[in-house]
Amino acid sequence: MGRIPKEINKGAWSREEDDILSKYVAIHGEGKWQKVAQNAGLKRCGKSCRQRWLNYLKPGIKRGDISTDEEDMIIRLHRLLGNRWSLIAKRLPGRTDNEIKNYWNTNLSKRLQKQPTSSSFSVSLQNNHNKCGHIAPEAPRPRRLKIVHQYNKILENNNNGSECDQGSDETSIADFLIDNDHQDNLLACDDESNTTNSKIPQMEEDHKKVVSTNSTHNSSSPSDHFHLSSEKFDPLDNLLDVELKKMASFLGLEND
DNA sequence: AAAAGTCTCAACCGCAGTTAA
DNA sequence: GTTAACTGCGGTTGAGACTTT
Repeated sequence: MGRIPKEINKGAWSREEDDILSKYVAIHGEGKWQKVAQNAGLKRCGKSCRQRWLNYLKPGIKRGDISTDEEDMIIRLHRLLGNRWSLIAKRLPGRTDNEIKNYWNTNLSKRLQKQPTSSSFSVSLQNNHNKCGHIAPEAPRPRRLKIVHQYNKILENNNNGSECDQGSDETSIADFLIDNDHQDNLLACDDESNTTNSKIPQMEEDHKKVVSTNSTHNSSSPSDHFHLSSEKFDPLDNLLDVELKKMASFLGLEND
């Protein structure tokens, strides 16, 4: 009597499940996750299949050993974007939003808490720790695409079709901010060693260069390479102040 | 040695946006 | 225009590993 309960596996994925999913996606491609779950014979929901694939099985995923360069980039991008892990992940090839989020919550947020700086953003970041130890977003929550669209339109109107070629999706705002960041050399970790242009896809190669550079002609300690020095970030803070104040003003969050 | 406390991270959950019917 | 299904995202949880007492 009654309906037959649908059998759904939960918890850790087995190697067999991983194999089934990998083979299925290799043949049929990504997407249609509900059907993947059904057709592949996996007793998992579509969301679970998607997450497993994107976070662990997809070729090119790097696991663990987050380099100091990547760490540095995560901190910088977090200051730009807040808890927009998917956007941050897009700038770190091979890293997933989940991994970055975990790394932030378990390592960086604690470390930054211990590192008082004069940076207004760092201070606000520290103040935004909630009681659970998680970080409240700096920037408006990413999910409100509509409001970001509106923001873009208003910016366009205000700027009369300004020089910034902003796209229509939220990534454009991130790109816009980050591109400005690049232009101002704000992503360069050390002024003197800023010869690599710090383009993120080149990060692994850059990391080698930075390591060697730091060890040869940089007077600062390796840890200085990573630390959020207030002097280093003042230009970024100014830029962010302008952009985020615009957005905060638009969202009516000026007092936050 | 073992109990208690803490940390890590894979996975789940629920919400919101998008797409298709 | 409406609705349901699907997808993507960030927050949160909890099991297992690790550390401390």
